[in-house]
Amino acid sequence: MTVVADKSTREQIVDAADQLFYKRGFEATSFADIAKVVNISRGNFYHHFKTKDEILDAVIAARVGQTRGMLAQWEACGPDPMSRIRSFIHILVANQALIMRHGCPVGTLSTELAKLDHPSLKQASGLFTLFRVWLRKQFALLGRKADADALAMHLLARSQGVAVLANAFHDKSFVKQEVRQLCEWLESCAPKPAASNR
Amino acid sequence: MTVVADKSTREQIVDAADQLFYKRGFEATSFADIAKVVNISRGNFYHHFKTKDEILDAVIAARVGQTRGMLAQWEACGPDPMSRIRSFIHILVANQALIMRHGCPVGTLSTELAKLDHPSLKQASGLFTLFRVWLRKQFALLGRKADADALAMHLLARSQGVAVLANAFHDKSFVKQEVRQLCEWLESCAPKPAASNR
DNA sequence: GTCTATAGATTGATAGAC
DNA sequence: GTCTATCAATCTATAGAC
Repeated sequence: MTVVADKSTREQIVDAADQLFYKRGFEATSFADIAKVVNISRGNFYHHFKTKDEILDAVIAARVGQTRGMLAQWEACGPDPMSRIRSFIHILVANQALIMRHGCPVGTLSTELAKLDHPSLKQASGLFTLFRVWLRKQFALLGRKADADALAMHLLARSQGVAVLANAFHDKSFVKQEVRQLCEWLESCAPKPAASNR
Repeated sequence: MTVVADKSTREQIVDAADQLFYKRGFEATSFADIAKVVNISRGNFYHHFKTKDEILDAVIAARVGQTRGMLAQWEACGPDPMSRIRSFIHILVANQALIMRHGCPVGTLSTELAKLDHPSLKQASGLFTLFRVWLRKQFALLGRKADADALAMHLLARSQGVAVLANAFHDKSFVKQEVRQLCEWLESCAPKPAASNR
């Protein structure tokens, strides 16, 4: 809780692990890799984290914090639910270069942990839940209370699909095209005031 | 090229590696794991494959062959392009249990190889291309020649998104719901004969 | 809190007997 | 074509000096 300019070694480790887990994957990242980035010895490592899984949990916790902050900011800055949901869709554009190289940090971590049958999979997919709950709220505010959760899951799935294919094909124009379609779809989600109910 | 009842050791290795790469991932699978399944010694291994990457290439080649066969079968059995595309969509239902546990074999392999910066990523994403080209053809036959490729990519992305979230959440009803929506979307893709052009 | 040294297991890969 | 024995490297993790 001390406010200092330099990050603590622990924070540096979590930051480095966060990036390496994203870029190379959890299992492919060794203590040696992280230690090299932070510039500490491997032995020193175990003073801060007893196991590799503990680092993973710390990384996930850090990402949860960052995500909460981002969602809160969208909530604060977006004037209406429609534009807030648009903020979500536009991560695909803002992070396009990273997504094309390494995929979505949430989706790829979940996928990897599922394959490893890792106990932290639940915590990792909790990141999805964060977005899911937030989107659900926005869709409800948009007047789609009844199917808000289905719409949230639908949008999450669409985003994940775009990320997977963008990563596999390295296709920039595909992302642009799909984002435009997603925005059109979003517009169509608002219930028309004086129109048929279907 | 001999026709025998028993599979050759090489074929057994590829089969075992195929399954393990899918269930656990490429990097998390060791020679020892594969050797245990096939019931050979690790040393014997290198008589058939010089490196782990060679096995990966053989696995991808095998998957390409299987996929080609599946697409040809859909082509032969489906009476019209619409029902053929439906065959594609319904893999999500047919392989639901496996997808919920291990994700899509095509998507997860591409994702992993992208993170490892592995030279075989291109070959792995070639599996996506196989589906892409096939779907493109079906959409063209459906009368959507102009945007056939965009529709193919769109459908691929939607499927991948469903697979990623089904894997992360282990949600069966979500898959069902999205598949129904995909089928409705597919129906809407057919150009109406006597209707407006938009 | 950071270091060196090292344990113990596993990794991908090789050599050579049968 | 299959085996055993083994290599060198790397991995996670520990012990103990400073």
